[in-house]
Amino acid sequence: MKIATFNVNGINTRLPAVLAWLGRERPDVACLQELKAAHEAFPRQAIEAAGYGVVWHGQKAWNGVAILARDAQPVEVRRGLPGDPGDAQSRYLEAEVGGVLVGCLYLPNGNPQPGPKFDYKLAWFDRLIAHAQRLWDSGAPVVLAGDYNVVPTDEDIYDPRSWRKDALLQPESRERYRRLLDQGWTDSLRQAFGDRRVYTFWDYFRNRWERDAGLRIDHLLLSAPLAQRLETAGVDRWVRGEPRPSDHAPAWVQLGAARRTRRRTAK
DNA sequence: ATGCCTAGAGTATCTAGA
Repeated sequence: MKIATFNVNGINTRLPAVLAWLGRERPDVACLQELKAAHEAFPRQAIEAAGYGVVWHGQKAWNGVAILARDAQPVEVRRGLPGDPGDAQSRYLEAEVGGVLVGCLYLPNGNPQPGPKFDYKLAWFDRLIAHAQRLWDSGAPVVLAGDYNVVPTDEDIYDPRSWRKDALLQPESRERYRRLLDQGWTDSLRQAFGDRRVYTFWDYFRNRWERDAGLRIDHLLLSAPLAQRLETAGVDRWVRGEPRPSDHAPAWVQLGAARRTRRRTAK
């Protein structure tokens, strides 16, 4: 089972690129972020014609998340993170697909910092941590996939010097990502790549793609039942090199078949 | 310190992204 996450930066602008990617890589599940489309402006028919069932949470102009499932209909179980009924931004969607609980998230960018946008980022992150703890405690097979807008360490960026004041590298952002991992989640790309560099985002500015001056900010966190099924993880870099690309490339995990649960032996 | 590049809204030039 291949599960992917892709910040598309505008689903309608990027529709040809998304369809080309789905056709070539054939992920079983695809979490999309930054749809930048109102609910009624989402290209449902084109996605379904490509063989994918879909649930989505749109928003005019900004944000927006979707979960796609190949030859299946995702069963939505949650829309929006709990903890703040006044939060109107479309940044979290949760659905069940093929026995896996899929959380698709688009964590706030938080720039400029300090300021209200950074405060919102940290508050949103705290709500995610609280929700993730409940998911972890449930023991369910869960993947939390999306654009976290956090560069976890200096090994996850081509050169941190010019980014030191950026919200993505702040100690407050990194500490929260660390706290998430400390719950037990497996950071699947880091797990698969070890010491090797791996990026998922290249800024449009300053030929950052051509120089491979990237950041790792899109993450797939696996709960224990999925972590033991992790076979490989990767980034579909070719997508970033296509004409009119998103500034992100899709990241993915390949999971092996679910093993039958071992019977516990009483002592 | 700021712009760089791209997208959406709307039709000039903002906001927002990361």
